[in-house]
Amino acid sequence: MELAAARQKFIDTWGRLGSEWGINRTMAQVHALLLISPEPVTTEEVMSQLSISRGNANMTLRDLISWGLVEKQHRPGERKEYFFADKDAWNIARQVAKERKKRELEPMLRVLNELAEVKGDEKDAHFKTFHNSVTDIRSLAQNANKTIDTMVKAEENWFWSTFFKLFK
Amino acid sequence: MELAAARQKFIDTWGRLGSEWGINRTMAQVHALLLISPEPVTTEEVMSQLSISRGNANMTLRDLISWGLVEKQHRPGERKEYFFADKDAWNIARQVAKERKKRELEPMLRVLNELAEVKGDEKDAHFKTFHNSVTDIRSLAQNANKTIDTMVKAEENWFWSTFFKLFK
DNA sequence: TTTAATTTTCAAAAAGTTTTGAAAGTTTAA
DNA sequence: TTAAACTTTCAAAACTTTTTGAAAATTAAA
Repeated sequence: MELAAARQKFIDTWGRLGSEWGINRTMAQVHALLLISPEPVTTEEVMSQLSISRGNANMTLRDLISWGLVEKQHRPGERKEYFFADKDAWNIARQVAKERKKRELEPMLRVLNELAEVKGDEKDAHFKTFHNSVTDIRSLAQNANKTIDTMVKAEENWFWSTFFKLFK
Repeated sequence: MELAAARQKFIDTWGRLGSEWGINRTMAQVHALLLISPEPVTTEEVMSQLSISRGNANMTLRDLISWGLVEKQHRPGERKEYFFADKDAWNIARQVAKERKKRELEPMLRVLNELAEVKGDEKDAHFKTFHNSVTDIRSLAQNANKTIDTMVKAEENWFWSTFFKLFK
């Protein structure tokens, strides 16, 4: 395979993966493009390389920035903004885990805590099943939360850095 | 909060969570309903409790079965089918991880392996960046794969069962 | 200042996904 | 067999999400 075809396949695959995981396809594709671009890239280049509109490119790049996956670069004497992505896979995974924890896991835990407080008739099978399922899922969610904390803080941590970098 | 309202909130929350994670909302809601139902439930009950059509209920239940999250129950002398879900959160998490590995991670690894093989000019910055990103992401994906294998096989394994059940 | 380059916004259009419901198919009891 | 009870299918409709593109806003250099 030629490099050009391979780059395209990488962009497509990353895009498909994103949409399977609740991330919009274009956002994942723009991220993929930045991951394989040696130099920071302008909005124009994103637009032309992925054949998307200016509005789309702009919004997507801002989203990626809000996810902490992409940064802007200023160049003196130039009005244009350049964008680049952190290319370290482990940093990317950590950043995504951190954001999803904040955006999804924590709000869900708040709901589960509230639902676990609901009182009812201990003899009612509906109540018992509800309460058991809610508290059981909550304990799993709490563990996931702690695990992600560990992972996020694992900058120099022996366990994770060894564990995840073992086979690099 | 009353049990009825709490049940509804649980169903809604689980449904929202599903759609944030690339699982269709109704499928997650049906799963939630089964999680808090003490007895197996019929298609009719799913339809009326969630106000969805027969077609939708049928397809969704079949999807849940194909994900290994729900099972059918036959009752002698009855034509109707009853459905129930495994209610253990850890089993659910394992099952979802296992399916997503098979459906998404493994196909992605095949693409990454192919792309990591692409040869090019070692002095070309585009080639170098491409190759580094692909191999780096591949090693992360391989680790995720191994981690999920461990997790799936961890039926009686001390590490995971301790780790995830510690705070139950 | 002014102006031209660039970014941002957002309503409308396009694309994608999910749901419906009626008809076709299947199964089982009698 | 037959027929009633139930399940499955799928094209069309409803709904949701994403994308476009032109206009408005902003910025920095001159």
